[in-house]
This record gives sequence, structure tokens and C-alpha cells, in this order.
Amino acid sequence: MIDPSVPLPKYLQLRALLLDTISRLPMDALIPSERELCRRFNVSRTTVRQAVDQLVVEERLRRVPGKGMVVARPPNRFQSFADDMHALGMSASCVDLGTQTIEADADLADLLGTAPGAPVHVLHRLRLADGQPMAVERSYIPAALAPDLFERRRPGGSLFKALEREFGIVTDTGDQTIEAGPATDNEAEPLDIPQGGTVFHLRRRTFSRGACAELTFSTYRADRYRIHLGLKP
Amino acid sequence: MIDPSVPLPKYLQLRALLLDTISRLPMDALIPSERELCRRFNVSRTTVRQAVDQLVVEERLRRVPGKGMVVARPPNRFQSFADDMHALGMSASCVDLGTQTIEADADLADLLGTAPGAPVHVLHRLRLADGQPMAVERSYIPAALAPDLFERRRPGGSLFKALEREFGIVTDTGDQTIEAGPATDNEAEPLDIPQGGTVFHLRRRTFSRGACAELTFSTYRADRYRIHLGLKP
DNA sequence: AAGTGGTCTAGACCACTTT
DNA sequence: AAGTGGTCTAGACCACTTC
Repeated sequence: MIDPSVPLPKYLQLRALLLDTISRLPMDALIPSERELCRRFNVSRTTVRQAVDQLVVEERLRRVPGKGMVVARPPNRFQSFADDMHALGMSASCVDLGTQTIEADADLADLLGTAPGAPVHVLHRLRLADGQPMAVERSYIPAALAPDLFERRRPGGSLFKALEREFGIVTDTGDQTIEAGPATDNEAEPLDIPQGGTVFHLRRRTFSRGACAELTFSTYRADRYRIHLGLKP
Repeated sequence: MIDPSVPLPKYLQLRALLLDTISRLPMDALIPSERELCRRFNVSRTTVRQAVDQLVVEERLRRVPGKGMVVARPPNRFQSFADDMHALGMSASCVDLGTQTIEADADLADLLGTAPGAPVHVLHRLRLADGQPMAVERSYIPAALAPDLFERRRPGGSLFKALEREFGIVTDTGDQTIEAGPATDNEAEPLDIPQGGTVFHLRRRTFSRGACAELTFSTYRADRYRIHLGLKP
């Protein structure tokens, strides 16, 4: 199970094994005790605690003194559109408006951190909440990270889930800029709002292990949408 | 220095001592080595590492293998308006438009987590960037937390700094909602924009040890302002 | 009473940087 | 060569929960 000869430290090997176990378990499930893990993997308790500590920081496990360790809710993944709408009590749906694969120009390459001219997948979508238009989105994904994305992706499904399940890309950080202003005619039409109506312009990048995995420009109807953020120092 | 009889664990006592040291040191300063701290405070290396580990997670310290431990940049405090503007390359200033102390109505009490009728300080400010109006803000602070806030606060100075320095209130979490829409006449006038110009409406709450310390409604000119966010899962 | 996580000790060897 | 952080061991006692 744990190979002392492998260059990866024992506690990280153990963490990976625990993560695999956790992912198959329901929330609040009790996992084996620290001392039991020591016996089972033949490592010291310090090593077990080092592995567990990290999972606790990552909010995958909770310690319960006197009881044991239980599986915690998955950490806040980046808000998918569907989750976002459900939190507001609305149903979410999505219409694909088109896909293509282009070569990155200088600006796009700069934002994605790829070489200029590198192939990039583009996904154009209309987001609906309770059946009414809420946003239009244009997503860019470096083709090197997900070569046959459009063949493997379930149309209308979550882009994040496809990246994670089909290509093993788990996003870990991101950045976002938010602007507001009047909609252009091109934007107003699919959103079903008057020309010049107020919209949010969002630009979001999400990163996986230091590389930009996804760049999305969204235009949200400001009359229907409100952004909620939790802040941590 | 470290008292084994006190109920607080040694590693937390040590963490507090280190935090005090760190706060007086410039960024990238080298602090004593782990083994030196063991000798100096007469604790085991495990205990030292436990204290340091926490400060590393909190981004107050960085470890440099082979070198030592250095003071890291202070963690992202909540963006003060001044910091926000400086990041955009603009100078920031502030004009106090008035202060008063009121009794919380039901809505305000709900948002602040105080009892209805509890006294609340209100601070009304105009924010300027490069000398031009950028935002108007209305801040509410439970008077119980900062009784003589208006006597002790430096006019035009940072509210957060005053709460921290004068009342020991350090904010640890927060939430924020962002809307966009046309400005009302009341808002447009001090911001020096046309009636109906696009503005951001921000509502931010910051918490200190579980209690709301501050509630601020801001109206930002959308033609000059852009929101930047770092995202973590 | 037995088991759990929480804290703590006193060592050890490694890869790395500095001198 | 000396010092540093990174990893690891094999114990220990405590407060707590469960039986």
C-alpha cells in the first residue's frame, strides 16, 4: 500500500489513499481511527496525523474528539451556474449556441498562459434560469489540456464536471473581474432585454496546478442576477 | 514565556508569541530556526512545528528549505478602499458626509445580529479616486462594539484600522452581495454622473469572531469601477 | 474500561543551502 | 562542515465519548 522506496513522502501517499477512500464514502461516514491507520499501513501516528491534518485543512475530513474522524462535505467547488441558480431557488438550464476550435491570438494567449497560435476550444452557451434567459457565456479552454473535449463532453452538461471527469483537471484557484454597464445589441437580443439594459460583464479564469484551464466571459442580466460572495481574509 | 500550567496548549502560546514577533518584522525577515526556538522556549521540535505550521497555513510565514523561515506578506485583509484604488493605480481620498447614532430597526438588527432598538453608529462617506467621485458609502457599526467610535476615529481615516487599533476588533470573515442597475437621483448627484447612469450596489458585512462588526452599503460608479476577486475553492 | 482525538517529548536521517 | 527545513519513529499522558 505505502511504498517507502517511492520518492513521494509516506504522508502524501497516505493522504492520496485516504482521499480515494473518502471520495467513495457518504458525508459523515466514520473512517478508521488514527491508531488503526497506523497498524494498517505500518506507519507512525505522526505520519498519519500529517496526512489527516492536510485533509482537514482541505475540508475533506473533520475530527471529532472522543469519536473519530468523519467525511466532511466536499469543499466549496467553484460555483457552477446550476448551483448558483439553485441557491437562488431557481431551476437552471443551458443551451449550447455553438462550438469551435480556434488559434489563440496574442490577447487570448496572454490570458490563458499559452503560446500565441495554440489551439483553443471555444464554447458558446446561453444560460437559462426558470426557463428565462439569464446569461450568455463564451468559454475558452486550451485544447492541449482537453483535446477531444467536444466529443467527450455531454452537451448541455457542466463544463467543470467534464474537465474533471474526462480529463482529470481539478481547478484549485481562480480570479474574476466584474464590470457593469449597458448591454450591446448583440448581448441584448439573446438575453431578451431592451437595448442598453444593464448587464454584468464577468471574466473568470480558473487554474489547475498553476495553469489556466478555463477562461469564461459571461454577460448576466443585472435585472435578474445578484452576486453573492463569502469573504475570507 | 510559555507557561505549561495555563490551559492554552503550548503550541498555541508559541504561535501567539511568534505572531507578535512577526508583526513587528518587515516582510522576508528571517526568524529564528526551529531548533533555536526549541532551545529558547524549552519545547520539542514537534511543538514548534505545530505552531509554525499554523502560521504557514495562515500565510504569515514561509518556510525556505535549507535557509530558514521568513515573514510572509500579511494575508489578504479585506480590501480597504484605499488599497483597492492603489491597486488600480489611483490615489484615494475620502470625505465624511456625516455621522449619527441610531436605533436599529428590525431589518438592520437582523443584518447586524443585534437586538432591535440596539444603538448603531452610522457613517456616511464619499469616496474619491484621483480626486473624482467614485462611490458613496453608508456604514453601520453596532455601538456596543465601539462605543465612542466617532470620538476615537481619525476623520477621513480607515474605518477598519480604527476598529482594529482602537477597539481590538479584527475581522475574520465576511459576505458580500453585488447588484448593478441605474442610479437613483440621490446617488447620481454626489457621484457626479447622469441620472440613470449605471452603478454597482454593494452590501458587505464583516464579522469578528462570529459577530457582525460592520455593515456597509456602497454605490460605485460602474463607469469607473471594476471588481477584482481572487477565488479559492 | 476501552477507544478516540489532542498534545507533547526526544530522538533520528535526509536533501538542501550557506560558509 | 554546519545549519536548515522535511520527514519519520516510538513512545507518553490528557480529556472526551461510548459501552
